[in-house]
Amino acid sequence: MSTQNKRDRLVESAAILFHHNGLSATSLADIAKHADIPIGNVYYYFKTKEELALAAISKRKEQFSAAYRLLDDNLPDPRQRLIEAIRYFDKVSAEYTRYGCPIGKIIDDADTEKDTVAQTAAQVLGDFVSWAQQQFGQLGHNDDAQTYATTLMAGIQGATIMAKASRDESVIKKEMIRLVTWVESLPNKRIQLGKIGMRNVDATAASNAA
Amino acid sequence: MSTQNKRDRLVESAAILFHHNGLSATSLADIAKHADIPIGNVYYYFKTKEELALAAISKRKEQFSAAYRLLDDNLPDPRQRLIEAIRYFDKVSAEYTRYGCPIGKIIDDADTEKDTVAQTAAQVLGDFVSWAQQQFGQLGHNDDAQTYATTLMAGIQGATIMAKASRDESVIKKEMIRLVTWVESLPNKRIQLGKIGMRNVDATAASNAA
DNA sequence: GTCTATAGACCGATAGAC
DNA sequence: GTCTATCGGTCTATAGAC
Repeated sequence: MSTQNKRDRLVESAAILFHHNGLSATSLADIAKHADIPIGNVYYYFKTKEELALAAISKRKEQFSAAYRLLDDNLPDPRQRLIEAIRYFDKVSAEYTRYGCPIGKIIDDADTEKDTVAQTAAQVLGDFVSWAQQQFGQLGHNDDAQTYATTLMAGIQGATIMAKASRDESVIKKEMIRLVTWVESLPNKRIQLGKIGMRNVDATAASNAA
Repeated sequence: MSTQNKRDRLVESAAILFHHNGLSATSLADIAKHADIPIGNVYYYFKTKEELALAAISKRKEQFSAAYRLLDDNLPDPRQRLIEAIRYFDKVSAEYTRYGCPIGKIIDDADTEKDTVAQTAAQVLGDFVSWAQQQFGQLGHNDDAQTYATTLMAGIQGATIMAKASRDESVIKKEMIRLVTWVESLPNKRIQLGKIGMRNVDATAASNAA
């Protein structure tokens, strides 16, 4: 088994256990056992627990970014992209009801003003907001794009907590339907390309995303 | 200093530290130090850490219940009661942005299927939902009352996480304005007492709350 | 009732043999 | 690179003097 494999296994086990049991409640011994690697060996790959946690959360960050790229590349309609993103959380509703959102959990658990792990987790939510903002912008809602994007992610996070509290995944399913309905109800205020013969109306929406 | 005073101080210190630093990250030594009580003495009042945590979260539960009673007794309009409840979270936006919601944090942190502390925290959210459901019911939205109440609490929880992630309390303030606007926009579908000469239309809404 | 001292388990992290 | 053994520290919880 290669060195890279063991490192990857450690990161994956850490990500799972942090999600299921929380950051501070998960020990390095737990992670090593889950990855089937002797505890002392962990420190060959990561100098501290924080470093391993950072690698775990960074991996999640990249996975989400890859998902946004996939949506952007395969769906031409920004509205449809948003709806598919919402449907993702519907798909993982059982897992989120049981364990909470892996990102929201870390943000809730740690100090976002000092802890670099929590700050990286916060970036994951920030990435979603930036991406969603871009989609709302492309629907012509330039002024409200950031507010809408934040409301959307807040709706997902809030639904997860309510579902976990009541141990009822239908809470997430109902809230995701509500959010999809909301996104569907938004008018497309964007100037249509064909109708006025412009090629770069997207530029406004794109510059609005940073 | 009386025995009851020391017990109360321990519970209050525990509630504060659990909110600020999290349940599993707060040690009994931290709590004892904050309450200015020797560590060994803690076990005279509480047999285990869980027992102290349960007392702390139960106290919060009662404080919130008292607040609902205060709203019910002083505001005749259920819509106004809901708006005042939302405004509470606007008032504590700075604290929630920094430390998260004291209830949501515990639910996120612990296993709601096994941990009795997390289950009590879940009851606090359940109490809010029941109370809000009653208000929506009294506005005549009997069929949607529970869904509306859950969406409202989810909006508050989600806004808190987004605010903590971005370290920007204006996120909570904006989302609370959105929720107030939403509550204000709901029509009053309730049959008016004076107009049809009935005295007990409330009964339907009240039975809907359980 | 109050407090000191400490047991016993577990934590993150390190040293060093192989 | 890999793993065992273990250190020093902190945790919950207890024993027992006052």
